[in-house]
Amino acid sequence: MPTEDNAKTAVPSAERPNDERYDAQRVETKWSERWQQNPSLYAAEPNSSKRKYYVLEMLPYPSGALHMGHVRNYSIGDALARYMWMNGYNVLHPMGWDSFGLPAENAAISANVPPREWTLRNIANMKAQMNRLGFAYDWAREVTTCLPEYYRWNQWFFLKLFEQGLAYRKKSKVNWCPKCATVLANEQVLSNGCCWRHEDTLVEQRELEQWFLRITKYADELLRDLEKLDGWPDKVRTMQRNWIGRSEGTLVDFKLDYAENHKGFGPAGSTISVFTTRVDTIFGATSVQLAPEHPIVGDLTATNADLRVKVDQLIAEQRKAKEAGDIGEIEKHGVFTGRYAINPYNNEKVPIWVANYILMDYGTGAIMSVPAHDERDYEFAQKYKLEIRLVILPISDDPEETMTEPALPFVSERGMLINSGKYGGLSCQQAMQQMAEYAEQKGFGKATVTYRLKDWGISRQRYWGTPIPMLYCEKDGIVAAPEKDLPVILPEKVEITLTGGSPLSRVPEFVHTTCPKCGGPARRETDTMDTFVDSSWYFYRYTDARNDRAPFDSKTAQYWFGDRGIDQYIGGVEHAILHLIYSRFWTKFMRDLGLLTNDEPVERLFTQGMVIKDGAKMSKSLGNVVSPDEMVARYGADAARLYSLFAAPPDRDLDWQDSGIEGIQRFLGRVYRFFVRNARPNHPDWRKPVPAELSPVARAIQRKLHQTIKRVSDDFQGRWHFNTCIAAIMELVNVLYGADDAIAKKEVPVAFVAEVQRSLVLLLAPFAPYLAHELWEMMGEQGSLLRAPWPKFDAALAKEEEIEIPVQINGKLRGRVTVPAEATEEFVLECALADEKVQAAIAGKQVVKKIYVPGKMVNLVVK
RNA sequence: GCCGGGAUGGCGAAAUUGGCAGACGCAGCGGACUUAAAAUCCGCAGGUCCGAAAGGACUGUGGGGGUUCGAUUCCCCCUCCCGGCACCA
Repeated sequence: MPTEDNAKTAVPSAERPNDERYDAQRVETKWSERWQQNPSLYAAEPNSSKRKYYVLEMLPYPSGALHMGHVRNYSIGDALARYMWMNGYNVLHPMGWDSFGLPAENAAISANVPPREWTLRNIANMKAQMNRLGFAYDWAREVTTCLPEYYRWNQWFFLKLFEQGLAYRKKSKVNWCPKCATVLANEQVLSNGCCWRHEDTLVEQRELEQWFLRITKYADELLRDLEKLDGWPDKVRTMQRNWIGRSEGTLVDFKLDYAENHKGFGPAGSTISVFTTRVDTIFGATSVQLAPEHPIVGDLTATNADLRVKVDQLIAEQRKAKEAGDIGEIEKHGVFTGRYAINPYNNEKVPIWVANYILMDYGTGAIMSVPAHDERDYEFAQKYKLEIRLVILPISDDPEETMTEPALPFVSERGMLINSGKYGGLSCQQAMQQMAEYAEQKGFGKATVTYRLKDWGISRQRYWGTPIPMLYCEKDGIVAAPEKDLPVILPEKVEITLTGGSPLSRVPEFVHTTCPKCGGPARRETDTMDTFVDSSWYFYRYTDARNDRAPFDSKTAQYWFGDRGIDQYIGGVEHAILHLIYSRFWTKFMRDLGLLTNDEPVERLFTQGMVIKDGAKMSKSLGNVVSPDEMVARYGADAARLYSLFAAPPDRDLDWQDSGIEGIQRFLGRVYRFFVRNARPNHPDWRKPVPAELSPVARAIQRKLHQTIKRVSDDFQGRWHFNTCIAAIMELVNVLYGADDAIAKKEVPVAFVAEVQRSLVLLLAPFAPYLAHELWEMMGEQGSLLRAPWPKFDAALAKEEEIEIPVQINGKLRGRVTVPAEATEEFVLECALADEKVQAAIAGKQVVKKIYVPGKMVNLVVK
């Protein structure tokens, strides 16, 4: 029988600490080992009797070691997973490795380690780090994208895409990064024209044969379905909307004018196709402007060396502006070609110019220039003294402005057409519609939609990626590898260099094969896939990770994805376009294959802020990198995790301060010491029900406890401000410390102390699992903490009995009164007016208005 | 240029619906314990001014204006910082 006075006897003697100090290293390694020996702890299987919850953090690239951004990301996801477990959900919480990619090749070159070995070693290290940090992952579902068990399904999907005509080969101008020595997708080129991995290296344009995926087939749906994604940050939706860049307009063919002189102008009947969103202004078109790289400019300059020089100058200007990242501010230059085109609406001849502000990669690379109704055209026309012809008059709420000559350029669509032949008098909207219909009737144009989004170029001239399962046969041309031959294994013995094209092309036993159609000799495709293919569907693989007959079982995937996808996805905003648009595309494609029923992969997306130090992004060159290993060694995993949640709300950037994590370490020690002193599982009252009547001290603790339960629970349901959750738990602990004497003097019943401690451990469990488990055990609790029910909020117990009401006079705080929580307005006002300080402040004045905000405050207006 | 987000003590931040600005933590100061230190526990703390003190006055959420009994919160104008997009026709 333990004596009540010696709390330490409650601690099992084998585990008894030397003193009250919390030894995080000892406790954390103990639990970490236990958890690793019991991998089924976090296992999840489809279970129709429970509500499912799929929480996912973006899988890391195994670069070698975790950084603080990872720790923050996974701490958020792990807290949520644990909270959902405690709330009785069937939780899926997996982790994997986005393990193909260029750094492995660089390591092979600089350290002479094979990419596979380097990668697997990094994975082992990072997995150990994750286990030390105590993240609750179901490792039985681990996905490693560089292994054939995974990438064979990339190949399988590629074959399906090819069958459906969604994968195709095309020679085109592509982005080439000289440092990566490979082609990049448009999404991987930064807005300043540099490579996403080499932010100082300008991407070159090369003409190459490449494999493309027809993401544009889904452009409209990708845009439309953004509306459904109300669980995504607006920022990300806006970025995707911009990226897709849908624009409705009209294509209009301008015939080249041959009456003049058609020499060197291509075949007779040639036209210049122009894209415009404002066909209603076409009677005001006074020139046609071509991008300097427009193919017809090539024809033109073939016989005009002088013009060629000038056009080359324009190309150089464009390139330079792109390099400097200010293509928007380039000074407009152009050159008249000496030729004319014919406006099909009025058969007018308009001069053809080449201009540096026309981009070849948008629309058709040619525009009609309407100076009166477009700012850029206006600027250009003024500079080169081109005709400016007004064809729209404004319609405005202000009668003064309506139908009077506007300031130029007048770009609004609220207008009426003039000087526009039979369209005169129509509104802009009417005219756009009728003019597009007319063009279609006469066969010189049509209404159309253009996108900024281009098809996804996935060929990479690199080694460490998924081989593209295609063959080239002299007789049969492009042939798909047969499904039964998958996976096309990536050979291991390869000489890796960053020059000389695809490393695989130098492996004869890989390249030379036989054509499955004719049996003759064939060459394999030696490019590999963009690694964004791997991450486009990996989260489906988690649902059925060991399946060797299919990428995953549809029924299983449907259980976990439901109709709306992953319940909560958490990661950095840097993937807002790349990964998150590819994933959406892949989901729609898989749905159309019949593998899925959901249209979107992710129901709710959370983008956490960056971890910075001293106001700057952590980087080796700045020397401000904080290593998770060091933090864990110095303060423990719980402290590192708790601090990464406490220092800032998760959606904001977090400025790392070592002194801050020290404070968290102190807090954890404080909680621990409270339990060392007050956990007495062998006390006869420990498991008795809490008495209904409590002393005022105990009642105050109870009130605070229930207020804390509410604050923490509400945040998990809603806004995720874990920093304030943790602050609330700290307040509760401060209240407990304040009641220390009362507890020692037994003014607080032991049964109630037990309940408070149990609740406190449960509240702490999502954020600091190690300490929580240790305390749970100290309290003699048997069941798994992970499945222990989340504490229930009781509004009656949280309610204050007395409240303090501030009294303002003319909006300035002048006194306070304490009243019962249910006090009536009359009573509160009476108390307020009776208050000494208030009396003094209103002496000799007249109270003209009394305002009482129930439970909040009193304001007296005096004169 | 356009679209987002932001600016609050010495620092990270809080204030959830227009109602006590600065919770919680860091750093700081004071006290207790200690031979001493560390650790721990308790307390103080936006600024300026008055007061020996208790206490009091004024002021304060990037700047200026407005609405309101009352504004960090709503409206208008402006400055700066971060992110995205950008001659997109």
